[in-house]
Parts: sequence; structure tokens; C-alpha cells
Amino acid sequence: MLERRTHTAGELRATHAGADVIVQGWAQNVRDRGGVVFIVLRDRYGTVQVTLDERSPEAARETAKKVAQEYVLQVRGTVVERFKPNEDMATGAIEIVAKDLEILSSTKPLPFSVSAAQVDAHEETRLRYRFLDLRRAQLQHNLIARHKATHAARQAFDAMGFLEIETPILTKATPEGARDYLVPSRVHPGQWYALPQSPQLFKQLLMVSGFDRYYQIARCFRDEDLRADRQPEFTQIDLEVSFPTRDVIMEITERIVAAMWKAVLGVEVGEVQRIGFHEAIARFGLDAPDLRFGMEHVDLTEAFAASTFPPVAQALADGGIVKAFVVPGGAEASRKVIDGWTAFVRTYGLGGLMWGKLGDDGLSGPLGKALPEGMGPDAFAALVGASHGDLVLVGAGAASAVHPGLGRLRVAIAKERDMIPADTYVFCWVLDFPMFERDDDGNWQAMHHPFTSPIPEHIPWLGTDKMGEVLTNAYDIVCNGQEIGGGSIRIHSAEVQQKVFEALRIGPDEQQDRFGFLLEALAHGAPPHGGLAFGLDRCVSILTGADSLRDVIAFPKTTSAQCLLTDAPSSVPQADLDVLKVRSTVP
RNA sequence: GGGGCGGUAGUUAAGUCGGUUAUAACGCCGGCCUGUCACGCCGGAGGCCGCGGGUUCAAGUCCCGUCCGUCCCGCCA
Repeated sequence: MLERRTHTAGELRATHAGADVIVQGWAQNVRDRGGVVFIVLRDRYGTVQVTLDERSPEAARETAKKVAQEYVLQVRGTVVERFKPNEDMATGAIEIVAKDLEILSSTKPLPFSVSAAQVDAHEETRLRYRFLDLRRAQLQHNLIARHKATHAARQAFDAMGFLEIETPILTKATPEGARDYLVPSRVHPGQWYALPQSPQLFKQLLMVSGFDRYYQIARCFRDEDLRADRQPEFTQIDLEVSFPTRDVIMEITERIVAAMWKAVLGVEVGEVQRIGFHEAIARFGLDAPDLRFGMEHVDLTEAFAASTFPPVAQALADGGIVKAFVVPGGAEASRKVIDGWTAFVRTYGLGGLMWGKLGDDGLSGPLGKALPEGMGPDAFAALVGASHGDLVLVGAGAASAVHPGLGRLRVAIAKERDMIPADTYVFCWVLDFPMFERDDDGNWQAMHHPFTSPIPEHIPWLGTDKMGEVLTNAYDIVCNGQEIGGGSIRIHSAEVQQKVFEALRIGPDEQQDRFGFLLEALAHGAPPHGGLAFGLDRCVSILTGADSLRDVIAFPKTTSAQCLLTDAPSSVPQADLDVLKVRSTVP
């Protein structure tokens, strides 16, 4: 018979000795020694050893013989101090001598071990049996951390006067530029809702409505190819503020971050440094720099202008750049390792990697041939900041290949060579983003989104040949090389908004069709406003050290956007499609 | 869309140059064991070698295609 539990498995200590308790949970492990049976009982709070020996009634000892791993049990018994404590167990000073043992639920043979310290099952198996995977301590810990993070954020928002307001899931296509998930309308055949890529437009409308401090922990949907750090549905901590200066948003954001890091890790987030977008690219090759280690990039474009080495000369002739960084103590790296790095940068479109080792005989390796006339090894070493025993890596080519190639390589080498300090969280703001970038066809598109406000001095440049130089009031917050949040001061003038649309060649009809409601709102007393959105999943994966977003989401999808647990997506009866007036073109 | 890695018992893995009965550990089933703590010992069952085609006297192994998982590029803030 099910009874009310008196304690959790994890909370029992020596101070409970003598107490009669009722605990419920899963049999993590059963050790049948014949005359005595030990069962390690697990619940969310920990584990405790249950013992059945001559002190236990015969019926309970009989039942214990039937128990296997992951059976669900109810134990009534007495807490006693162990005469042979287990130091490795939080409850190891005591055990429960069972007076009554009830099997509440049994199990089929398990597809994988829930109790093993290390997961040994393939991801596919884990995802199919997600409810079992989630019993594992690591995932329990991750979801608890996620709860703590969102709870801390909510408290911090509340303390700052923010209101949590929900926005629609069935809505209109938003402008982030990813593919939308669409939902057919039954009532309006041929018309579709889009799932929100973010609550962007709604939160701006809320500002127009006067809710001057809004936040939401919002689910967002983007139908794009996935990665370890990208899921088709993910969660943003979304916020928007009226009448803000840029610093106000940044300060609020820092408080939220500090609250989450404090709540989960007990870590104080200190001052967050600020770095310009162009500086970040120049020093690290990436707009989300990892500041936990060195190996900053050095620009050699000018110094190598006279180089006659074909890869360099060709790159420069094509308007490319030459950049380098130094791997401290890297001279001992094997040819095989360097070849691996070369292959790595090739994936980013770099032709190759020129390398040189600073040893007793000066600069050895292909790089020697690339030095321009008159530059000796010593001068080169001084230029890039290398010393004896170091390895210098140089990339030449289009900036769009050199920056990400060397930027990612810097991070990869730091990981490979164990140069990243553990349990360290370095945050930075990346500021002064360009407003526009060119897409593959050479057309301008918004780098952030088209509601980002240009800095006022640059508004006249919209639509002119200075488009590429227009800077925005946008800001990204980065932790350990990962963008965890981004936002901007928005455009609150219908006039400026229209100018931006025009500069992006979004014509009046399209403006009206897609964003008419926003333009209308901006024309009815819109306050200056701005905000930011955090990737909650990414924050939690940093907080927990998870390798993948899948490990911080209770029910994630695979890289082909399937849920192996529920087998979604799946086909539906033809009748359902008929009701929606939708026809599949797939046989 | 492109590339890398993987798919063999419930699970994780081994499987040589293509060769005769596909191997181990854990788990499972049966038995023994009164202080184990990843308990131990004895015995047993368990296989669509992802799927489809091809080459061959013979395919887990070689070839082609395909599906699934995962990582990366493209894509995506």
C-alpha cells in the first residue's frame, strides 16, 4: 500500500539514526549476498542503502529477492548507523534496515545503465529512451541547473520591475531571416500561421503599449539545419525596455547574468569588458571572442606586402589579407598535428596554413619562404611576438576565410593543448556592429535585424554608398567564446524604419504586408526602446559544462529535427489534411 | 546541399587477407553465498551483423545505393 514518504533518500544522515522512515524510489543497485540483501535506493535527492537481513521480516526478505535494477520500491524501516560506513556516499554513515519492502513497479530489461558514472549508450538509444536517460545524475543536475537559472532570472527581473508577458505562438512570419515553421489554418484555407523565430515584434508593440519593462522566457522556432549548439525549438530569455540608453540595457543584462551564474555556480560575475566588433575580428577573427587565453591574431598584410611567396602574393593581389598567431611552445608539434590544423582551416575556405617553428636554427618550415625580402627570422619573430620554441601559424587569403579559419583554429588549438583554464567564465560585450552586410548576391541585408537602430549620425548614410559603414546600437554579450545574448536599441520612428526598409530594398507593398502593423504602431506614439535576448539553452550548457544543447533540454530533437522518443514528425491521416485543405506532394 | 566519423546480442565494443560454429564485457534468466557497496562464484539463454542491391564457390568483411545517429562547412543570431 502506498504511504506518504517521511524522508527523501538523499537527506538521511547519522542524525537520523533510530528514526523510522518511509522512502520511495528506484533500485539503483541490488547486491544479494544470500543471507543479506543490500539495495541502493535512489530518488532525485540522492541514494541510500537499504539492508535486509535477519532483522527484517521474512516477507520483506522474500520480496528483496525479486528486486532488480530500476524497480520502483517503497521501503519502511529504521535508520541505523553502519558499522562499516561508506565514505564515498553522502548517506554512507547510515543504512535503512527494512521492516517492510514493497515493489511499486517493475521494469523490462534496461536498454542502458542508468546508474553508470559514464554514459555508454549511443545518443540514438538515449534519445529513444529519454525518460531513462533523464534519470541519470548528470541530466538531472543539468535540468536542476536550468531551473535555478530561470528562477534566478525571474527573481532578478521582478526586482527590477519587469513584467512577464506572454506573446503568441501562432503568429505571423517574423523577420529573423531563418525559415519559418508553418501551421495551416483550418478556418482560412490556404493561409498559414508561422511559429515565432523570436517575440521581437510583439515586444516592441508592448513598448508602444506602455509596458516599459517586459521580459519573457520564450520558446522560439527556426527551421534551419542543426548543430550541437542549435535546436529547432529553443528558449530565449527575452527582454525589452522603454526609454533606455544602451548602458541601461547592458546593466540590466549583466544583473541577469550575474544572478544566473550566482544561483547555479555561486560565481560572482565581475565587470564585463567591452570590445568593438572590428577589434574583436582583428584580434580574434570572430565576433564572439574567447578571452580565456591568448594567441591573439597579428595582422601581417602590410608587412608581407613585398612577399613573393605565391600563396601570399596571390592572396594580396586578390585583395586578401595575411594574419598570424603564435602557439606558445608549439615548435614540438608534429607534422601530422599541423596537417590536421591545415585541414581544419581549409573547411573555412582557406587554401592552407603556413607554419614556422622557432628553434635553434632560426625559423624552420614553409613559412621561411614567405618572409618578404629583407625580413629575417628575428625581425619576424619580434613582429608576431614569438620566441624560441614557439610555432607561428600564418593564413593568407580573403578576409572572409582568414578570420573564421584562424579564429576557429585558435580556439581549437587552445582546447587541444589544454590552454583553457577550468571553471573560468570570461564575459565581454561586443559593440559597434555594422548595420548591414552583403549576402552572396552582393545585396545588403541587416546583420542583426532591420529594426536595429543605426547610430543617429549614420542615418543620413542609409541608401548611399556608405551603407557598409553604418554602425548600429547593437550589442552582443559573449561568454567563453559563445554568444549568449544579443540585442539593440530599436528604431522607434516610422520614418527611420521606412528608410531602413528602403535601403534594404524592401518595397512599400512588402513593408505593408509583412510589417504594416509595426509601422502603424511606430506611428502612434512609440517610445524609444531597446532590449536583448539570451539564449537560455546556451547559458545553461555553459553553466553545466554540457557538450551539447541536447543535454540541457528535457526532450531535444536530433540533428535531423526528429524526436526519437515520440517519433515526431510523423504522417497524419488523410482526413486531417483534407480538413486543412492541404495536400502533400510526397507519395 | 557538401564532407568526416559511427551503426554487429538488450547495451557497449572486438571481429585479421573475404573462409567453415560471429567473440567479450555489462545486462537478463537459473543456482550458491549474512556486510556488500561497479559484490563475488557456477551455469544458461540471447544475433535481420541498419536496410536494399551487386561481385564471389563463399560477404559482418569488398563495391554501389539508401536510412539513421553524430560532428563540421554551407545555412542559421
